[in-house]
Amino acid sequence: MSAQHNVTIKDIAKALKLSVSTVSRAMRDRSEIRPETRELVQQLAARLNYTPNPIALSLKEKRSKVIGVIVPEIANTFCSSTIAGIEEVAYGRGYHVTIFQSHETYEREVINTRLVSSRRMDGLIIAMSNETRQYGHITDLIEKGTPVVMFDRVADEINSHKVVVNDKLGAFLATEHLIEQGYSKIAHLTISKNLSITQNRLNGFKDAIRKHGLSVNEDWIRHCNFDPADIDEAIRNLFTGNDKPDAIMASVERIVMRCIIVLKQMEVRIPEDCALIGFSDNPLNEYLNPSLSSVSQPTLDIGQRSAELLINMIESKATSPVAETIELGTILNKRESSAMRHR
Amino acid sequence: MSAQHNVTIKDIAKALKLSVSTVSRAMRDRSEIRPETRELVQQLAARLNYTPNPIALSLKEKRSKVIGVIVPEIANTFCSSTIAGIEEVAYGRGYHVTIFQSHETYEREVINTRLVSSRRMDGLIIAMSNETRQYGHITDLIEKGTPVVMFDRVADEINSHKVVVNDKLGAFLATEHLIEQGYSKIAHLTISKNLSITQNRLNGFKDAIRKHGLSVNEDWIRHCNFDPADIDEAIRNLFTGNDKPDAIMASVERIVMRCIIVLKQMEVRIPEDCALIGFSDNPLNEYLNPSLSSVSQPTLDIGQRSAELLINMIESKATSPVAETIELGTILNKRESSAMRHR
DNA sequence: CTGAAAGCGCTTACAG
DNA sequence: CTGAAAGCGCTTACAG
Repeated sequence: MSAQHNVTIKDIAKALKLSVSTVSRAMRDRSEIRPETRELVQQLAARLNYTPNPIALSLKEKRSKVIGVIVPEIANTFCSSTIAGIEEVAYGRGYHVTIFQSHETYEREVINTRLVSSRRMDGLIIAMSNETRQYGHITDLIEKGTPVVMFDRVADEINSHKVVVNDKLGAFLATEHLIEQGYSKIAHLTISKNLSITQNRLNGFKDAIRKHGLSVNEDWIRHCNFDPADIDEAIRNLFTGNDKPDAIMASVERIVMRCIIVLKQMEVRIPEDCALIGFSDNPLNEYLNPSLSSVSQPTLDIGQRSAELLINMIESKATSPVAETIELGTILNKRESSAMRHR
Repeated sequence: MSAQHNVTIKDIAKALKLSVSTVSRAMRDRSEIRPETRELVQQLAARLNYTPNPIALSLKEKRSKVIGVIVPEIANTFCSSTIAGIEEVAYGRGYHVTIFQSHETYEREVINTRLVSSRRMDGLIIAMSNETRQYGHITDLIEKGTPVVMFDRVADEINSHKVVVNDKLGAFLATEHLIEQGYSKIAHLTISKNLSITQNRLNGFKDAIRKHGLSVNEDWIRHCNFDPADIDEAIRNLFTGNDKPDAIMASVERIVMRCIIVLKQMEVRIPEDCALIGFSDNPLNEYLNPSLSSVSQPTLDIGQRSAELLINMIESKATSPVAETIELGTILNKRESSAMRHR
């Protein structure tokens, strides 16, 4: 009841005229302890609302029961929903989650990764930032023995567990859908070249184009950074020349959203003048004007599987488990923004 | 470099043939230390990538530098954006943030609150769940000396710092806007009666109705819980009798979204058959079909101010500072869903 | 069955 | 200016 003081094992020991060792053992149901003593201790502990100090435990056992999560931006639907999945599993297994945002910068990502280490977190779940090209900060962590799981934006160079979706197939099907709807001049707006998802989605895109006997126009493949101005410029540039695309396939939610905004500003009608589809998990997609076709990802699953992999690693003594990659499926949602072309 | 072992002050002491006390003091720039010793220690520490173990520090100083945040649902735009604000301030001041979700249940909220305490977090920022009617878990925490700041869903009964928006005025202006647009049969869908925001928004709603000489129809004021089925039923019930509303003012994002969905299912056109406005911060509101009028809140600010209040409390020795309530403004966004009625 | 001791990594009042 | 000691709260190998 006295402010600022949590009851400790010592308080209980004193009250019961026992040693702290005995109290500790009684609390942990050690077999050596006499049943009466155990009862006595546990009852007083319950009465005093005793909870063991996790900080002391962490110090002793050299583990914090905290896992770090680094995502580009928490306010992004994909991220917040993935985090929800991570938290569900983590809390269920007695871990807490600390979330960091890289804000799509390499610098923040490195700082955050170091914090995971200096804060002695037990493991890291990360989706790389758009800017990241070197992975020293991650490999350092792994070499120090900290388990790492990557999801979504993973790095091929790193030998860790990974949770991804079938990006190539998802992009292929989305692109093929546009073609089947009558669009043939399809642009692809995407993010940094060196991210795994960029390459995979781009390959799926190209495969679909080629499969249907169309040719890939490299001018219509644009890599943007995460500055909205940069994305907007890329979109506008698509429409400056004589040869304009009649559809856009966007590789991430952020770009899809800018497309909606900029096409509206340019008075390019969706889908009449230009169809639109993209990877996007916003539950409101269905209610946009026009409703937005999208490739959606099993975000909750991605988070849950990532957390499971990570915690399994943390709790197994295996020094170097074989890296495992879990690939989950995507869903193609066909809506108005990619409606059949009529000319 | 050896796996699993972080370098400690002891390692440095041994390497330099100094005592740990000296190393500790050298690292903390204590004035007593000889400059040469300080240099020696700090250089070796830098070379070995020494970072002080925050867990040991926490144990010693009886503070964890972690603050807990309990929100109903992280995937909700309002929450994730508020959290972004909290994190920004917290990290800047050397704190980490652990996020908990109550999933709108009293039970989870209590569990989470106890975790904040048993995990020895330095403070709590909370928006109450829809179910919460008793506040014992919160007052217990406060009595134990843990600083608490409430935001959005605050409880009048609790004497703590609070960060809210001008809910009453926001609701008043939104309702008045509907009236000015020609709507006169306005329903109000809201959440649990015992939440502060519910009362304030309801009062603003009623004031506007009365100010314009209309009368409040209590049948059109419905309190929902957070089960989508319950919300859907409340919406449907509005349209069963002969006397149907011609506009809905919804008090929270979740309800606004269900309105969009259910009205569409019922083939009630927005705004022709029924206008819609609500408190909602989704950046996509503008691009919905029809675009959604809304009262938006300064979410980032709410988070920042909450974190500042909390950390100031944590770091001041003041045992019981005078509780302060910060009230921020809202913005009324007039869009198609509340377009002028023409009949 | 119970206790005293050592130790997790750190800080600081107390000696020297 | 530096070191030995105590202590934060806990656990466990070692005695008894």
